[in-house]
Amino acid sequence: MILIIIIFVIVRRKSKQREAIIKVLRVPTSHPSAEWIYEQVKKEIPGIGLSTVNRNLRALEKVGEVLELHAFSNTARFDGNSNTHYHFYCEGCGKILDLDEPIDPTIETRIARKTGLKVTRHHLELGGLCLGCQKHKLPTDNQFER
Amino acid sequence: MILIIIIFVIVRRKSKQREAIIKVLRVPTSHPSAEWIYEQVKKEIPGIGLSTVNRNLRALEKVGEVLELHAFSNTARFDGNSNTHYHFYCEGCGKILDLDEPIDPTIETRIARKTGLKVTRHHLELGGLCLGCQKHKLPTDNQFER
DNA sequence: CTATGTGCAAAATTTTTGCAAGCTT
DNA sequence: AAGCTTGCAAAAATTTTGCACATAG
Repeated sequence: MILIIIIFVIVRRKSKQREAIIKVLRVPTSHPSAEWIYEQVKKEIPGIGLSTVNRNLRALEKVGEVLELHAFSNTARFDGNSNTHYHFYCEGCGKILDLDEPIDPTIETRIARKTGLKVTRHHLELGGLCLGCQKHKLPTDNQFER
Repeated sequence: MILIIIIFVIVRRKSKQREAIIKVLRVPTSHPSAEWIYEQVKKEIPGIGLSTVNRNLRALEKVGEVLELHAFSNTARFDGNSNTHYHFYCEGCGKILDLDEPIDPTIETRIARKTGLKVTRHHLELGGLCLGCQKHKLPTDNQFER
């Protein structure tokens, strides 16, 4: 409840479209794509556009009300080092840094034992601002180096 | 060296294109996009096509020689629960499950102190096969539920 | 009334696919 | 020779944007 109030303090106005989208997002254990949310909301508001869904998701994500999973950007990024290691993503400039944090080798088997899932990989991702972007306050330009 | 041999055991043939792509991927601390790799490789093989780069990245990723970062699929997925919690992605059917693994509240500050980075979020992602997909061996159809 | 939000259509991005030609073994 | 692999072009798939109209406060 408090959360919902906070949303509307930041995302200024309420619209039935936005409310319907949030309602879908509140379905527990749902991890939908924009398209899926769109399909659900259309049952309630047939005329809604997919771009409205996308716009609201971006807005809600920006105020931290929704997590966008597994997406540094909407471009795939690759790493030639396929050993498990952890990453830091700078939200300012898009740089990805390797962390030399020691990996926890027990986590995969521990969760596998607990849940029955077959776990074949794991990945820890931190997000924030790199040294350069903290200093300049404005994002540095570099996109893909380092 | 052994790794490279293994690649070619699985990705059958060698081509100068593939070798050039792998060479770019081997640049330490580089986390490039397909486009960036393409630009680099073009310096060596001007006629290469972007689709060749993409095809090779998929192939290398499939044999585990390259990590694709932060990408369950190439569609954005959202989570209405923005509290830090961890996820399991089933590579068979695309389901995403919440894990109730306790989060480590010290990790952000620990890494921030060690590196000077400003860390504002972290996310742990496990990958593997869900119960259904283990049983059927073939992926279940469901894409976005649960 | 005014600033936001919406729908629609077009544009932009990114990734995948079909196919003929070229290489690797 | 056989069959992977490539380049090119077209198609798909996804997300973003411009603009006129609608609506919340």
